[in-house]
Amino acid sequence: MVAKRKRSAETQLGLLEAAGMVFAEKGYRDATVEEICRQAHANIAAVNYHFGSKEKLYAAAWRHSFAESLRSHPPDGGVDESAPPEARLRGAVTALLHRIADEDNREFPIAMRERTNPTGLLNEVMRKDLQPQFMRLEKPVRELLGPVAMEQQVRFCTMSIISQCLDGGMLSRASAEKWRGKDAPPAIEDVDAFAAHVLRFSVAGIAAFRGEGKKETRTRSHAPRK
Amino acid sequence: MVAKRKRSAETQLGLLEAAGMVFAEKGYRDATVEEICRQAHANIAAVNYHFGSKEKLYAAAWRHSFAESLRSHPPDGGVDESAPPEARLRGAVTALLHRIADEDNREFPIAMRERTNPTGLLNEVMRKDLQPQFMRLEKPVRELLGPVAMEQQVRFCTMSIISQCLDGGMLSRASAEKWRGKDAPPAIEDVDAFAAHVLRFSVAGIAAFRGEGKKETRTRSHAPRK
Amino acid sequence: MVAKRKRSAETQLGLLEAAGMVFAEKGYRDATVEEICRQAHANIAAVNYHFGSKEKLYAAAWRHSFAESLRSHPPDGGVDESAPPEARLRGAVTALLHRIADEDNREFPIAMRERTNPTGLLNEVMRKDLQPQFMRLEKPVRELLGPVAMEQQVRFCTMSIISQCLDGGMLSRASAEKWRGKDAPPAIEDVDAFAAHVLRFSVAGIAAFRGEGKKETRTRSHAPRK
Amino acid sequence: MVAKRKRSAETQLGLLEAAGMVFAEKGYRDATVEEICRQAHANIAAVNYHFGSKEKLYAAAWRHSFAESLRSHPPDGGVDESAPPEARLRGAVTALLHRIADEDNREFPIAMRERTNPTGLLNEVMRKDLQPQFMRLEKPVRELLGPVAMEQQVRFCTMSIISQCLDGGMLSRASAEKWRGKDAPPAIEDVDAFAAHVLRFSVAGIAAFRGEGKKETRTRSHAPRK
DNA sequence: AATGAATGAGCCTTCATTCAT
DNA sequence: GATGAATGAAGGCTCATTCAT
Repeated sequence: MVAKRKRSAETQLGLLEAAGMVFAEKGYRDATVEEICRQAHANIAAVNYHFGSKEKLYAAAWRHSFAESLRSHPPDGGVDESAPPEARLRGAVTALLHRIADEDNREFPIAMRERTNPTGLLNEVMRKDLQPQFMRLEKPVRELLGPVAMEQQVRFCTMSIISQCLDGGMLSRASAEKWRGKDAPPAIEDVDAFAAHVLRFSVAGIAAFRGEGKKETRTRSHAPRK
Repeated sequence: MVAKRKRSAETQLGLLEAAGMVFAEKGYRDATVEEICRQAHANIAAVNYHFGSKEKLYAAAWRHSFAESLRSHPPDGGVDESAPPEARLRGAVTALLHRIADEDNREFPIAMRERTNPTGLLNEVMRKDLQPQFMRLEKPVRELLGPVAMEQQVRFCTMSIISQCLDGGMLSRASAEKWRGKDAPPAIEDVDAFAAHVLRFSVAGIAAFRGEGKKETRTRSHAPRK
Repeated sequence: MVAKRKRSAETQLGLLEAAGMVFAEKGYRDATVEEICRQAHANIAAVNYHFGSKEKLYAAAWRHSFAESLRSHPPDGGVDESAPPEARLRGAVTALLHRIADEDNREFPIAMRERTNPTGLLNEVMRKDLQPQFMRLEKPVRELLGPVAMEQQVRFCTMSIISQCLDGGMLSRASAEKWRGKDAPPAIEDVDAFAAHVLRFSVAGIAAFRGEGKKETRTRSHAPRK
Repeated sequence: MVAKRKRSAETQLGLLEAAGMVFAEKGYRDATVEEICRQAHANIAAVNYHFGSKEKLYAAAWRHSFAESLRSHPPDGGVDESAPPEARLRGAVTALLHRIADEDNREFPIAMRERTNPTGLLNEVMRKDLQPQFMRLEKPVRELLGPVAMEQQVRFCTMSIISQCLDGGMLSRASAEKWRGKDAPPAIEDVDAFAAHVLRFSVAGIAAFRGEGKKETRTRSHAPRK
């Protein structure tokens, strides 16, 4: 009885991992239940038996991969919460980039596909799990911008950083050769070097907006006083 | 005779436009020949008659959309070639962002899908047509970095800019609501405001690297000194 | 006007020749109107315009090829009607085999296909044109068998000869390599040698039945003796 | 488990038999998967599920029919290996003709179609399975020709016999009425009578070549002695 | 008279899901 | 509980024929 339950759990895990790989490689539509089951050494009916449908397996597989990926790459990058904002930003960006560049990370390709090829099946779970991770970056950005920062500035600067990470991370993956060409030189060989670039570029970018924001108005209204 | 040729051209154009819309909305795999033909008020066999296959129509539709899109948004943004680098960068970034944000642009969604969900069918044509457009940014970036700039710096800075444009542009499109949520506030309401942000952010980012690069060169240029 | 009529006739002839080739090579089903028209440098609608349908073109093409083939290889093999039966048989067999082995003969492959893959479209015309050619052999065979020969003997012996010619002729054609293997040695290199074999084999075969037949006749002729 | 396997085997067998009938009657091209499945009381997808494709079913069906046919008509015709060559020839010819004339034999029509309408799909399997059956005739023919027989004589004589069997057998089948005409008298009513004819005709034909062959040279060199 | 565009019926195949053990 | 056979809807493509000029 217990053995059976264990075996069932093993099958489910195998399906999750296989699904992660196949969905990451082929996308939802081109992935076939048959291939997933084959890779998981499971029966063709196993997906529907254990997960109800291909759609549900898809969501479950993403959640599974995401959790695993976060575990492998703690999102603070090992930088303490109390460190100065730039250090925390460095930790977050480095962690994010390494997480993305990790070829074992099945979650990222799937999530990126959802942005351009949305199935809509992960909307809920991505908003709940993934969004907060991105929002982590907002805090140090806001601190770097200074207390007068407008919300839009914070948002835009954060977006600028995230965009660089997502896009750059994608280019660093082996799968990018599918459209960049098999013999194209890797766009990014050294993830750490690229992380350093993003950080320096972005810190300078943020600095360009520092001290200028909603309070400026107030400041200006004081200015005449001088 | 002439009338026939004209009618054929009209049918082909209709198919190209319909294909652009459907491929942009659904992606290659989920788009069906039947829907494209229906939208083009053409027979189900029209695609194979005029283009040979769904695959060939796909490539033709992208090329068509791309050309149309470039025509609507000249990639120099109206800035003269002789203007200072920052102005040319502004022109290019603004043009790119407006091109991307243009809801009539079917080319961008298709191209973005290719990056994450590569069919491989556009590789050749994208490398030939799209790549050069991105490379246009390299020149002003290099000038802003100064003569000692290392190639990697140029590449990384250009990538940073492009990433912001692509990702930001994507967020500004109505289709983004599919995964951001129907009631989510638009990430970017004003494309011009975002373009201004990207420009300021990036010019400052580039400036952070200025004058620092191939030190040998610099050293050598100083060497004659006394 | 006359020029037009001439051009029309040329197109029809071109279609007939092209159809002969394509039907001979691919069979009725696998031959496409499009390929025939292409080979004939004619419009895709030409078949239906000039012949009404693919089916009618098929029959017309066979008739055309058959007439041409008979013209190239007179069925008496140049042996005079008044020659002894064996000589006439030699003439007929040699002519038939050469006609069959002639790679320009499109009629034979088509006719052979009809025997195993009947479309039924040539039944009438084959019965009228082709059958009589085969029947030519019956006369010398009957003479060789002698006056007492039973009809079945005549038929069977004639069949034996025709079978050897048809089957052997088929093997001697280049197209036989399609199923015999590309590197298989040609089954029959020298048509004349094979013709000689068939003749000798068959004359001896016929001789085995000579003088033995309708016993009633023989009995009757003996009866008076008693 | 066992029940499932059995049911699968039954479905496959049904498909094989139905395919044999339909392919034999219509040929590969005109046979439709839909009709085969209908006749087998199977789903339209059954062919691809069990055999992978129409092509593979075709080959499997031929192999199946061939095996069944050989089982029904042992190719030695019940004549012992040690019997004199003429008896063995009689056994082989009779068996072959009965096998061919058997209206349940689906293999023969398919194989004959391949000779004139080659799909190429059976080349391999026919060369492996069918060829050897024909080659069985060579041995007694060679013995009848005597030790001095040239290879070409053996081949030609064997061909002559096979041609008579194949062609005659074809004429004896009901399907021949498709092109001979529905009201045409059967070309061959009595298979045994025809077999007797072929045998007598051919034995006499072979005898015409006996003792004349490669060794003839040697014989001739002795001749002057007389 | 002759053409080239267009049509629609039909075919093979794929695949997520269901059914019967 | 778990499996493997079976299903049916749907998709892309082919091709002889028709239509409009």
